[in-house]
Amino acid sequence: MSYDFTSIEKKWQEYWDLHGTYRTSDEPSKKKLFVLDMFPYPSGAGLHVGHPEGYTATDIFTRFQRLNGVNVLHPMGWDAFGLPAERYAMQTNIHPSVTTDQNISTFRRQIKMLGLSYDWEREVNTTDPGYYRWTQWIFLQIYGSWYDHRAKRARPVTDLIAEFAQSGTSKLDLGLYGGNAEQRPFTAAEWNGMTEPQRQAVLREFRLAYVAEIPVNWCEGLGTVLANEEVDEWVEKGYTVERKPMRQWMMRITAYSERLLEDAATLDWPASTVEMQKNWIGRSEGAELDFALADRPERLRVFTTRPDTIFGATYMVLAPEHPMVDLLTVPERKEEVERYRKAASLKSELDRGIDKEKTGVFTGGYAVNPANGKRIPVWIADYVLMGYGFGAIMAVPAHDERDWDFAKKFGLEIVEVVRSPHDVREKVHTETDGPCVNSSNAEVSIDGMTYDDAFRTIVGWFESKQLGRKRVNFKLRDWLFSRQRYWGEPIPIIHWEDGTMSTVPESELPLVLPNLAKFQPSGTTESPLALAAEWVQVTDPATGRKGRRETNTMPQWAGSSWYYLRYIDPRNTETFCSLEKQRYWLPVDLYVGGAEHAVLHLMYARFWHKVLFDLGHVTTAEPFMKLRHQGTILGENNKKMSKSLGNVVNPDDVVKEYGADALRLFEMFMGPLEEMKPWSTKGVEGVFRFLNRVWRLYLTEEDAVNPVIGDAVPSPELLRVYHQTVKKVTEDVPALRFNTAIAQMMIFINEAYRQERLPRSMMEDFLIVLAPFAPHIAEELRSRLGGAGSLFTSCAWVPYDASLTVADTVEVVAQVNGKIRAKFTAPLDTPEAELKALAMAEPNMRAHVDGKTVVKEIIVKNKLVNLVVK
RNA sequence: GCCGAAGUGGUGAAAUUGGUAGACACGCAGGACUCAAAAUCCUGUUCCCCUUAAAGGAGUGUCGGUUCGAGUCCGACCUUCGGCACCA
Repeated sequence: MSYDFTSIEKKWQEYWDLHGTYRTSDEPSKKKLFVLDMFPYPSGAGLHVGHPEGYTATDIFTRFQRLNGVNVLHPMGWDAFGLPAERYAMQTNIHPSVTTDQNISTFRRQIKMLGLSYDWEREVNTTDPGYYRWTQWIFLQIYGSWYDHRAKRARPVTDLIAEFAQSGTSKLDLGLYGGNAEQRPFTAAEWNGMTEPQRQAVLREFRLAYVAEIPVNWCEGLGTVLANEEVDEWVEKGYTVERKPMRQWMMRITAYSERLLEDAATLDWPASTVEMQKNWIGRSEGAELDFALADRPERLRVFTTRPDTIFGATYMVLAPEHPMVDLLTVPERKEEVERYRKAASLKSELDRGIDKEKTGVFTGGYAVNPANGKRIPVWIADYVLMGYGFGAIMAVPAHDERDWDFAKKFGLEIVEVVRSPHDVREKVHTETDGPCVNSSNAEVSIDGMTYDDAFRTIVGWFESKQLGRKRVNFKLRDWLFSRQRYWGEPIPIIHWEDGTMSTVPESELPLVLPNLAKFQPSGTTESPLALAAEWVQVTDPATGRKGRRETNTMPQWAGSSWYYLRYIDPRNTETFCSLEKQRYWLPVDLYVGGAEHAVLHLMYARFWHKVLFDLGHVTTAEPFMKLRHQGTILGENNKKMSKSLGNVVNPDDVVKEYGADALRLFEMFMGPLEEMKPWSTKGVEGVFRFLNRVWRLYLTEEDAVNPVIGDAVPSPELLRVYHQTVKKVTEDVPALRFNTAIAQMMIFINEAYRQERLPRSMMEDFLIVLAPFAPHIAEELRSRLGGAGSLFTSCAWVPYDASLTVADTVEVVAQVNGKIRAKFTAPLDTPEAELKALAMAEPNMRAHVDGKTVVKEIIVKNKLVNLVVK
């Protein structure tokens, strides 16, 4: 019979399911590996061929490791909250959980159809209340924490409250808290005298999860805010997105900037991904400096990386949203300033970036350059961003490109303070290599110094006057955590009528989503949850006071920020993941997923993990030790697969036509895992032919074992190729080089076809080598040869003998002046002198050497003879 | 503009430490089997010159360098892809 992949694959998938072949248990005595795939969002479209790429890679790796006796945790689950299901519900009023469950069923069926060796008993689903109970619990842990910069870790807010009651803020560096408006200091007595709402307002500036009024991307049509990276997609679909200040939940990921950056260096991740995270965090060393205002007592704080150019600061610029704008604006400029602020507020930071032409208006106010005492004008301009530093800069037009452009446009003074090779009024000079000039006052001089000395000297001078200090700043912003959506985890917070808020008690978790009949946006800026009146309204049973539940929900990133932990202990109802199990399974040893998650998902998950680590809830500082991305699979026409281009390949069709083993094999044979590569139907046919060749090598048309296979001594060639094959696969699989491993297996099969006799034991062992790649056909052929049970539970990976991988003769190259003139065969390890003699015996070598002088001989054993002649 | 990765036959690719460039596939060409086709099997297949073979020449994005020898190391540049984009 021919290779009937459909029934074979069905048979073995049922067998594995029935026998729990891939069930994993905790076995602390055994070596463990945690092999993780990025879990999918179960969309209505089903699996596409991009999914099986990463999944197959980890599956081969997993099966290989298991055959080598390693206890492998390899689970799968669903990142199932998300906008598509909710949008569908808006149109149909079908509850998103219904569509979500349907989509999950499709995905599960498709994934099982590929013969992937997941332990399905550990399946997780972010929309399951039993799961999101713990997502909410983690939120409460984060809400209940603050970052202690002295200890460089998160601690419970209760510790902070105790500290305030005892010593107020005296032991804290308040410059590191409170964002742009620095937290005001207070004493223990003042704290103890505060009302509860006052205390909550103070604590808000410290908590790792907090509410803030910030400008967000509001999409009226969708009735929700959008993350920056989501905006383009919806604008393209015709929705309008506006900037709007709204009350939002934030996560203080910025507290972890330094640690996220430092620890990234310890990870075995693609260099480009680590680099992206570095850039995203954007660490820069500089100084914070206070400028006095000319006619007022207040001070204006700026961040600069070029304190060495302070003497050249000829004006200042505030972000339009800066809180001191009103104070600085003189009455006659009020109107113009207001108009500019209004216009700027409607533009997103994205829009501001697009138009590089500088704009801005003068406030009429002045500050004083602390270095030279000069009155300098204060402007507002949207090239200064409120979200970075202090939202204000000292402008040094001679040595900063942006300031130069601005000064040129508005006719502001440009003063050279770092020696430049040209007139700085003609061209900006941003290099730091020249000496400082025009940079001295009665107390300090940095003239003649270059950057490092000038930096140290001037910052020291500021420090001595208590007007500034060294400071590290980060580009990273806090994480906008709330969405005005129904289909997400409810945030377990209650807002009371007295203005305070409290958390939903742990014992009441999960706080389950109410059932809605309609899923339309609320019509206000609140989520559809606001329409569930009974759910929203709460009364404190103890005091009778009334409150409203938080109606915002969490973003899709929430559930995916910790799912890998739940796999370790998926059914635990006492805790999200027991420490004991973590100690065995953490960290994730291999994580494979798309590069599109290089920053966001991987940064958020690292952040949550670190908070949980600080609080003692997880056992490692980092979640994912080794990360690899699978490359994008393009359509046959070398373009990104998309419905509109009609080049989408459906795994169902491929499996139907060629089988799962062929699909798996082809996805791995296309090229290196991480590379982008185009789909090729011809390529699938190629590996399908290979599987057929394997089948026919083992079995005759009549379904009997091929009579060629029996008691036989292998030929030297076959023996060598066999050991080469086992060696290559054994080395390539852990390194995730599947394409070359498959090529080597093809070489073995080609060699086997040349043989008149094939040793049975060798042919049995080859099936074990093939099994991680094409598990169904391997199981079937093994059972046809008389093997009982499953290969994966009955067999161990096969050894190879390195000494048998080399032939006893080698082909040696004879070169003259580096050019190949002849090739000859010589016994392995022929001495160099003999190699030379053999080379010289080649007629064509004589032709190139005779009559010339040999000036140098290079002889590399088993490789080449190279004669340099003149 | 800045940061990162990559450029090898007609195509996907291989060559892990500087040592036979193009393994393994796809495609194509020729042949065997067949009444025929499909499937299968065999042979060939980097390019140029040549009737063929031998021999020769060129060749891993471009130009240059180091070396007996460079896809691999160094320098400059070009192209493609990914990311960031007024971050003071």
